[in-house]
Amino acid sequence: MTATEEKIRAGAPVAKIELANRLFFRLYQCANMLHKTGSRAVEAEGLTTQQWAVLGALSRKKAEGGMSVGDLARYLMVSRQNLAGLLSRMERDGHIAVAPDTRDRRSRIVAMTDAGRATWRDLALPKIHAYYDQILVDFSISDTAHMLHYLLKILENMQRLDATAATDPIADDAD
Amino acid sequence: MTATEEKIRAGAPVAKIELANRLFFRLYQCANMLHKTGSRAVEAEGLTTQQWAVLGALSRKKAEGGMSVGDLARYLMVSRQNLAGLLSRMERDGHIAVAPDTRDRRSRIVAMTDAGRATWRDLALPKIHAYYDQILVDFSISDTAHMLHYLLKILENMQRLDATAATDPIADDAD
DNA sequence: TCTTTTAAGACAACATGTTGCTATATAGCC
DNA sequence: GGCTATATAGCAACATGTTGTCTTAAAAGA
Repeated sequence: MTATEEKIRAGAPVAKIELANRLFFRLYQCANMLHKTGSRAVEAEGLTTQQWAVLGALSRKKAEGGMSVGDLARYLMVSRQNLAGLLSRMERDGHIAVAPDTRDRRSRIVAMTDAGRATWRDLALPKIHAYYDQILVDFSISDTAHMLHYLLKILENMQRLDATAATDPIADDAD
Repeated sequence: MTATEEKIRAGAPVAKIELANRLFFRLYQCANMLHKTGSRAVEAEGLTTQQWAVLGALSRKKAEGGMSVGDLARYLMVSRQNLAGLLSRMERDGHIAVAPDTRDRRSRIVAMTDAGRATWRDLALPKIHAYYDQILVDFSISDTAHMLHYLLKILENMQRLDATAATDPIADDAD
């Protein structure tokens, strides 16, 4: 058995840790650059990467009647408290409207305004598609699909880890 | 020629835009979850995902003698101003030391303290390796290498876009 | 050498993210 | 119907990210 085979047979082969280390460092850099370059792509419309994500969520067919703040927070994977601040700025800028839910007085329904929809469709979307083209310039359809697949797997595993971490403290109380 | 072939021949095929849309949305979610689950992984050591990145950078062989604040900001792809705050908190917590550069009085040199190095090696690294294992549980070595390759390509394109955006305003002045 | 450019630090303003806490409204169980 | 658990909103504290502006120190060019 060669040294490499021995490493692969072991529980935590050095090569895999080294690869994982690079992967997460690049993912960290990518997160920083996404916020920076994404916000710059739509700054002329007074938007940011995060506000772009909100408008993208609300522009879906499924969200035509609006979304509750809680549902939107879960969809974007941010905290409700953070989303509240984001939404208040977007409401201030006239992109969205927040109205109390008539059926459930606890929650509020978020929807795009006509002005927000026009800004999104006519101004932001062309900029966003140009942004996609520039970042994915050397990606084939197959490359893009593969990258998407890997992101989904990582995301699933992060969500599972997040979910167990959220329930574990209760188990700790049982000690 | 089929409809699909026609789309692929066109400048911006619908399928690619749709894939790009999903990819960037998942990347956005991934960025949020990386900060959340990464910080949780090292919270017992008083660290965050960002501080983990700083210690990771300083623990490299190349950075044994410390790094200037500017070099560290470029390496992590964050702004100098942001890094300054991060470093002051890490200095307050005793993980790093910041000393003036004797050769260049403009800059300051950042290095790990002995305590920071011990925390990193003995406490943080085992947690981080366990984190890697949980997130990349169903990734083969090949999967990990492919994902890393895609991240690098996206990062290169983001950096190019960032660089041109930073120089374009000067061109605007020439108008 | 002196002037101009460049790089770094410091400070402010703002957007985005987290957790923790409290109050309130709905829903579910007895 | 009334307790209890759950979901939501609102507030505060803090960490992390951006840009812009000002000052100062080093480097580069006339």
